[in-house]
Order: sequence, then structure tokens, then C-alpha cells
Amino acid sequence: MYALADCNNFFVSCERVFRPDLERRPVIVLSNNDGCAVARSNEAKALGIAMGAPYFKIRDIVERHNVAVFSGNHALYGDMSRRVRLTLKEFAPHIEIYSIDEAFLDLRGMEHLDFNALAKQISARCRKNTGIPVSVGIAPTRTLAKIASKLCKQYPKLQGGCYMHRAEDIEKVLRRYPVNDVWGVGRKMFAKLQDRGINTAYDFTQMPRLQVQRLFGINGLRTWRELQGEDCIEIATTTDSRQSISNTRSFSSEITQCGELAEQVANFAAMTAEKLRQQGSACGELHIFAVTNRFRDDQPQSYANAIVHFNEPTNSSRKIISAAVATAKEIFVEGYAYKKAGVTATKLVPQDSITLDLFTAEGDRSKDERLTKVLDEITAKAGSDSIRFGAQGSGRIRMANEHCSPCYTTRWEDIPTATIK
DNA sequence: TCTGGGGTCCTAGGACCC
DNA sequence: TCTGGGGTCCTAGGACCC
Repeated sequence: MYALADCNNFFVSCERVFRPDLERRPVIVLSNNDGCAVARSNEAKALGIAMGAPYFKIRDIVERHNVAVFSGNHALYGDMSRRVRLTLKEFAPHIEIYSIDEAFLDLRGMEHLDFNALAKQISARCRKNTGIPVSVGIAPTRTLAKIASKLCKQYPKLQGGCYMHRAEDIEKVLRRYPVNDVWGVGRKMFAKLQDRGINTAYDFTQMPRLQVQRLFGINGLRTWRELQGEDCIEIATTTDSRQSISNTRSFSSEITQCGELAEQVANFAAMTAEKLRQQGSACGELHIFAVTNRFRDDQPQSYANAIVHFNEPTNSSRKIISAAVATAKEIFVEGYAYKKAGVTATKLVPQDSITLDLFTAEGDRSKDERLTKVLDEITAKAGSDSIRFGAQGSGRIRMANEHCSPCYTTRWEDIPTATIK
């Protein structure tokens, strides 16, 4: 058995923990650059605000219904996520962190417990410890556990916990469960299913195995098997080291000057190097891109991009920034208005098993390592905005962020005195 | 006027090998 | 002029996830 713990409307719930006055009011949280609604309270969903709806398109609804709007505060969400994880770890020795708001608990060896009570207990404990409402589904496979946790959101009388295991119960649920809500069924797959008159998860399980394999490949087949109770999906968890690290942003206004683009890219590069060192990796390649606004069909479009290969994998901020800046200047073309840019590190290797380049002088290497060490020490003591490379300019990304809440849990200055009782 | 960001895995096809 | 068969590895692009 697996339990899936899924935080309800996670970003909205994080904001509400520190703003109890927003309970029962429609609330949304926006993506970076205040672009789209990426989290919605139940009240906001009821107003018809769709996942990913562009903010400018829903502004009239927001105003008419007094919707509370927040820019994304990822320092807050990351810290609240950590607190929920700490609580979940009290219940199972092995937990898989699937995303910022979801984790699977491996319940093998705990069959003596009353799983129905356990599901409700996990939910209640998370709420008590963190203030975040959490839906807990328990079932024989991860895919079924996802469905069980969704049922909790639909039926409040489940009190946040649902144990689904008897074959006849599962069938009853699947017969009413829309196939496009199944984990692993996306847009393309749903279109093909609809063409064949498959509408519910149950219909899907009744398709012949070979047809599923032919139409949807090995992944589709895995989902099909999981729905029948066969445990066969393994997941990469966010605690594993990543295989690529990206930093990309849309800008609040378009960039037309080479120097400005280089400065923004330098900041993405600096963030990327920092993340690489945090997970103890070095990168063999750096991908740099800058792209025009794809929604402006009245303007010339361009996707400028290039890849830098390092002879020796690196996580040095100096090397990564300088490579990224030089590349940004090369790919920049006068006359285009760039709306978004980014840096991705790939070909990651553990930093302690780097294959050294024969032609890099030992002196260069140790100089760079010393610089990096000092940089990290200063950052650890004084904060990540305390020191930066000249190429980063002001160090700020050109981004809209109008409705950001305080970092209640991670910045002392932001802790509201009213909440310290 | 205003439209997010960061990932993973699979697959088909090309390059290359014997 | 006629030109096999069986592999592996890599990569770009697609599909999916939150």
C-alpha cells in the first residue's frame, strides 16, 4: 500500500495560514512575472478561474468578486513544504517527495494498522502542525492512491483521508472517474481515448492490453496496469540529484539591448551555479536561450540559443557566468525584442568525480575553487543578495511582482508580531 | 498593455560499429 | 552492376507531471 499526501490548493493554503481573514474568500496565487493563476482556492475555482488563466484575462472577475491576489512567494512555500514533510516522516520511514505539495509514503510492513484511520490521522496531524489542509489517499498503487486523495477533496465527510482497496470499491470509483483526471493521462492521450469512446478510468481498464501498448507505449500501459492494482510505476523524487538545472524567466518588458540581455543571463547563470553546488554537482554543458514574445504575431520572432561545452565539468560561478554572458552576446540579434531568457545546466556529474582536463593548469583550478569557497561563505553568512559578480548588474531580474506577501517563516523582519503569541 | 517555470522519461532515427 | 544483419549509443522532440 501507498499513501499519497497532497496539499490542497497548496500556494493559496500557505498564504492563508498567515492571513486567516482570507478563509472562505476567493484567493489566487500568480506565476512568476504575475503572469497566470497557478493556485486557486475552492471559491476562486467556483468563480470559473481556470488553472493557468492569464491574469489580465481574469482581472474583471478578480475585481468584481474581490478576489485576493498574490504574487508567488516561493521562499514561503518551500519552507511550508519542508514543515509538511517533517510531519509526514513521523508516519513512515520511507517517503518519496514527488513535488513541492505531494509525497508518497511507502506503507509496506504496516499492514497491521487501520489504514482508513491512518489516512485521516495523517491529514489531521499535518493540519495541526502546519496549518495546511492535506488530502491523504491510501491504495495498492500510486496511481490509485492519487485517485483516493482526489476523492477526499470531493467528499468533505472523508475528513481528509480515504482508504481504497477492495476490488469492488475500486471498480465503483473508476466507473465514475473521468479518464482525463487519471495521473499519466494528458491531452494527447485523452484525445485518442475520446476518439474510441473511452471516457472513464474503468472504460480504459477494459481496453485490450495490446491495443493500449500500441497506442500509448510503455507509459500508457503502466498506467493501465496500475489502475488494475499492479504496482509498476517508480518515480524520481525531488530528493534525488537532478539531471538538469534550469533558471529561466519572462521579463516584465521586452529587452532590445545586448548589454541588458547579458546582465539578465548573468543572473540566471549565477542562480544555476549556486543550485549546482547545493546539490554537489558540476555541469558538462550549459544551454543559453533568449526568445521573443510568441503572443505578438505582429513582431518578428526569434529563438536564439546556443550550447557551451566545458572541457572539464564545472560549478564555478565565475566560469559559468562568463560562459553564459559571452554566449548571450553572441546569440543576441539587434532588432528583436526578447521577452524571456534562460540558462540550463546539463550533463551533470558529481563534483567529486570530475574528469580533469589535461590542459587546464592546476593553478587556475585552485584559484577558482578558493574564490567559490569564499563566495559561498559570504552568502551563507550574509544572504544570497549580499555579494555578486559585476556582470550581474543590479542583480535584479526584470520581473513584475506586485502582490508578494512577506516571507513570514524565513525572514525575521517579515515575521508578523501579531502571530507571535 | 498584460500569457510561468522546472522537471522526468520514452521513442524514433541517425551515426557508428563489427 | 550487384551491396546483410545485428547491434549500441546519442540526440532531439514529444508527452507528461506539478
